[in-house]
Amino acid sequence: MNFRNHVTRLSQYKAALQRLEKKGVERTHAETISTHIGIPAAQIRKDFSLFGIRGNKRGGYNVIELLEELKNILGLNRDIPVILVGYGNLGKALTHYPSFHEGCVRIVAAFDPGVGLLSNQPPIPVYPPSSIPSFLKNNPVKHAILAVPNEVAQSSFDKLYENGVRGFINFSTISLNVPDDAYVNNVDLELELETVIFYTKESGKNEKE
Amino acid sequence: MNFRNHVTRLSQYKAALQRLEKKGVERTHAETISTHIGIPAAQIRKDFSLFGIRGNKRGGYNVIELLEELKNILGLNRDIPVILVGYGNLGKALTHYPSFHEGCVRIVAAFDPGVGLLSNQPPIPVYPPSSIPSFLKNNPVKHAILAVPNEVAQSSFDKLYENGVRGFINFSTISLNVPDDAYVNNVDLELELETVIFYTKESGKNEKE
DNA sequence: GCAATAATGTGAAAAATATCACAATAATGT
DNA sequence: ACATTATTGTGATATTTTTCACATTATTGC
Repeated sequence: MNFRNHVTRLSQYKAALQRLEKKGVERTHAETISTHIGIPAAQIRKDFSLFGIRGNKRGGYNVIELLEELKNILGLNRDIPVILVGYGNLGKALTHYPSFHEGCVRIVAAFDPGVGLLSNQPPIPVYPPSSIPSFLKNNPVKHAILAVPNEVAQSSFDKLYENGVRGFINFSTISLNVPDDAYVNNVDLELELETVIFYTKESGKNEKE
Repeated sequence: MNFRNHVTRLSQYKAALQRLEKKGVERTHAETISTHIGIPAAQIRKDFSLFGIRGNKRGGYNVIELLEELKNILGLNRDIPVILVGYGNLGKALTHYPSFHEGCVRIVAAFDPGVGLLSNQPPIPVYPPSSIPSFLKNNPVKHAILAVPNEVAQSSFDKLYENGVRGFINFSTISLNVPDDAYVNNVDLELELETVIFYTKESGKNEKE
């Protein structure tokens, strides 16, 4: 059991719940969440059951409580500092990504060799990569977003790992060599796009079901 | 059978093969690919088998031929024009994404209401969203990258769909209402990051296996 | 040419994941 | 207070996906 699918779904539930909360909704049901995000109600209940989330027989779930429980399970019940390694176009885009301003995830600093060349004032401090070790000594950040070119992805990873970072999003397209106690989530945009291309290759052929 | 996992893996195989080709390697084996990308050799052979890819008993696969077959299956044996809707930070980052310059995928144009405000010369033509219909009439592009704010995601999608676009990558975080003959691949970076946070919540607890 | 070997290709088994269906029960209405 | 109803929670079932294991066969070496 690696929970991968479960965690992805919990995170989707959380997002849906946050939207409900924003609208001021107080109670909700598996069936309602289902119609919002397209995951079967039975699946939702099963997931809740697995993680010990209980609702009310005939009465569903209290939105705020449920949200709290989901956040606890996901580890989002406190601020999560994250560093950004590679402050190129993608890196810059991520510092402006709206979700990272609303939720509890905070990009606290970026590291890039071209630090001197920045024209505009960046929204977060940007340091040269050489200062990663000292930064991490003073700020024990456990998560990093790797948005560097393929050529330096492994060495960047290694340096971060050595200095205590254990959770990574990797936007490079090489497969990193990763110790057992670290976790890397690879996000490969080319691969995502190619999936789309497959399904729309010849209209009418590769139906979704 | 929706092939989702299969297609993702085929795309990974393709990427691995391209790297081998670049190195000048002529033949390869399931076992070799396996060590490169961390997918079991049996899985690789099973996938090949399902899509009718044949190798040589004792002799593995010819790199160039295999690559050709994978590209055919994925629909990547010709140039694929893609439009970018939303030319904010993320959109700009995507136009510079290296894979989209090496492969057969081409971002041919972007659409953004702030078209007049661009300071630097963009690497692709940028038009106002109002010109989407006329553009698509002259250029029958079937794929789009949706990198717009949540509020306009559904309306942007609808306009594109009406004008013939059928394959989408959606970077917004709302779940779109999608007709059966379109395919949307949602890429939610917050969700990806939250997955990482779960696995590194308390070191030693949520082991990967 | 023959034996040894290396790798494929796949049916069968196992494991993981999702769905069903319904008993249990809390809230509501009368 | 009692009957009705809506919705949960979960064991059982079905489906999907992955892994195993080995018979098959092309290549190499002798």
